[in-house]
Amino acid sequence: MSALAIKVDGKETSIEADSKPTHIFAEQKDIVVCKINGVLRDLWTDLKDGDVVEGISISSPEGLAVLRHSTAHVMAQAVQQVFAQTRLGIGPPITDGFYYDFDPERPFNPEDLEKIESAMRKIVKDGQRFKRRVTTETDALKELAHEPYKCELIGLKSGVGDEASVEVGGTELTIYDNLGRDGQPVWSDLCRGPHLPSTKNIPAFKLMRSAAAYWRGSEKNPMLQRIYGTAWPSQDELNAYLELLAEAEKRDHRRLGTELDLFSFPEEIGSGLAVFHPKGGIVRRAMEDYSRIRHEEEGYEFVYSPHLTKAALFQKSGHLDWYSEGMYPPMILDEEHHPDGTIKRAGQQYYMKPMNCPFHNLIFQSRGRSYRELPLRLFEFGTVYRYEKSGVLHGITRARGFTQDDAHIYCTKEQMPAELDSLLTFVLNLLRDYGLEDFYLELSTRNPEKSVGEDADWIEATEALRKAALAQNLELVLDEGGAAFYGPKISVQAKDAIGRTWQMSTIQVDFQLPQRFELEYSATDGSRKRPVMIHRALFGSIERFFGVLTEHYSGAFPPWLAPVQAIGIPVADAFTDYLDGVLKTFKNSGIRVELDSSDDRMQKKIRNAQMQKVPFMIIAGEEDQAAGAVSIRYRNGEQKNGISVDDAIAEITKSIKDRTQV
RNA sequence: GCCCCCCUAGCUCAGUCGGUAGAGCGUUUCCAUGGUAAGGAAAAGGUCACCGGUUCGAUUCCGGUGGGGGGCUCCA
Repeated sequence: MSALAIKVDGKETSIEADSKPTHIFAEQKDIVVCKINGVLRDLWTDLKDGDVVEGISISSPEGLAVLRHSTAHVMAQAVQQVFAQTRLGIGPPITDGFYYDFDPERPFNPEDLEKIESAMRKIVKDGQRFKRRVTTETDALKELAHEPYKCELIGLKSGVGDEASVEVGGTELTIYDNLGRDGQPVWSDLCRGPHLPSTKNIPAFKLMRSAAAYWRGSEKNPMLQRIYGTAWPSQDELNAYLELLAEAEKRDHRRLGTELDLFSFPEEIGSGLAVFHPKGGIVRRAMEDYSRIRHEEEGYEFVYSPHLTKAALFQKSGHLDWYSEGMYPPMILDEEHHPDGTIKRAGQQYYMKPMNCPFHNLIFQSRGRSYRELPLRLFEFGTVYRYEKSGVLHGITRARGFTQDDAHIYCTKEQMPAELDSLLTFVLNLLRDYGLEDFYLELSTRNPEKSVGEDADWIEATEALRKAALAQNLELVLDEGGAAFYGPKISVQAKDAIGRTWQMSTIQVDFQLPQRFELEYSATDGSRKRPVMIHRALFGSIERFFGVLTEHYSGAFPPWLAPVQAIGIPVADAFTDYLDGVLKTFKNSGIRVELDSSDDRMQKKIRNAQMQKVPFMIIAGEEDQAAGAVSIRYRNGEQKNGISVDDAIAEITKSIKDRTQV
């Protein structure tokens, strides 16, 4: 047999004709898949003269995806071992893991997952080789006749979406056989691949949970049972991932909301409707107050509007046509009846408001407007009510009643670019003031299928948004066709302290409402012109932002937001009066302070303050009293002794004023 | 809305293979006066989410309602 001349990781090499990548990379244990001429392939792939081969490490993004995809396969094999009558859906890799959808005889429960997991461990231990086999549509349909979902995918092959593409994407139809020790197939699955060389290349995995999912993502389709799992190149990395999840759970705003006495969702009120307790109220008010001040400085004017309106307003705005499903049903008022029960006077329908913009439009319209008034920036903390489907509610971040920090800006077309630019800067700087640092921007463009307005207007507005976004020197992600029907938008995505991204602010141009409301202003030449309208929510919802900040800070708010900024802890009862006097001066300086005069021991008081995540503990004992001083203990356990009362106040008020974290 | 799981004291959870319940923390009172993350003791506190059914008997089994969780779909 002749040798083949190929290039491996950039170096010209010569190999035996029947050598495969798995032999080439035999010494590199982390290479689990490769690229041949730029295409991701199995390590068992045949090579030919002139091929350019590149080893892919299990730790690279592509290697991880293959690891997880293969682990999904092992899971499917295990499921069919344990529950023979289970039909297979799809099983792609996802961020940090994988899932596989099944149609089982009955839904899985937690004990089933344990059984499946141990069956998986056996398969991994077995070291089954993943063997690729090219087939034809006819053969595949025959072979997989007992797998109706797979057959459906084969039928769809011509027009596959991205999720199904791991099953049947690519130019060839392939089946992967898992070969047992004797080289005979023990299990097969329709799949595009590529896969790890063998199941023993799966170093660490864990099944996470089972859930339901609609087949091919449509609620019109049957519901399948999905099992989520995760897989990593090492046990350590798996453990680190599980620790991150545990950390996220500790930070969960729903848990912290209870622990720190911030808010609750009394059953009596109803799903998705929160009450804020005094401590949560302080945080919220601090958030709102600062926002008000900054908006005032930026030229916003404050307005108020009612929570209820007659149907006509939302007919005019179009919300009843498009979003009535998301609105609380109407209440009928002022209906009068004849004695026989028939209607004498028809009632009026009133709706809870799901949005503030129609009201702001009415304010704009309340009198004639001149170009001299523009840009007119109307701001409101407007509480809205949306009848969210019960399954989507999530603590305070997805609720049925919430308060938007909502602003609508009316400006001329000429003013729009500058307005968008300064708006985006304002928004980002304000988010930074609240402690978020890491952002990227997303530009959502027109979906021609469902949108209104002139092409030229869309292009102009989209370009103005793009220009404003680029000026920020942040990563800009394009969301092609993702805009709402009435105009393009920019959304600000923020990363929190443990790296999760949250969609925060949105800035949205609206071509629809000014027209529907026939908004006009008098231009310089006396003609009537239609203003451009910009929707802008910074927090989106105060409640949601509250939840995000709670998780970002893990409940340890910076002093300016902390419900209790300083707590007094006397070393012994004898110093309570002294400390009480000191704290009065703290209070007079505007510091939110409490005195722990309970009969707990001081060690216990420190523990309590620590668990309540109070930024400053003000401790006083004999030495402090004698010196007219206090000791400050911080959340990180550090302490400064013998600080004069004035210095202590200065330090605390400075951290509040500067909005720094301590 | 759909699928699965859950609901026991203020909180976190045990428990009852059907005979009306328990811990820790918290709360109250008493003792202890203590220099850096839980001092000690006692007491109070529960229609076992709610409504039906089965049963001699239901917190436990079954059905429904409400609420919560994990996903899917959705998020103007």
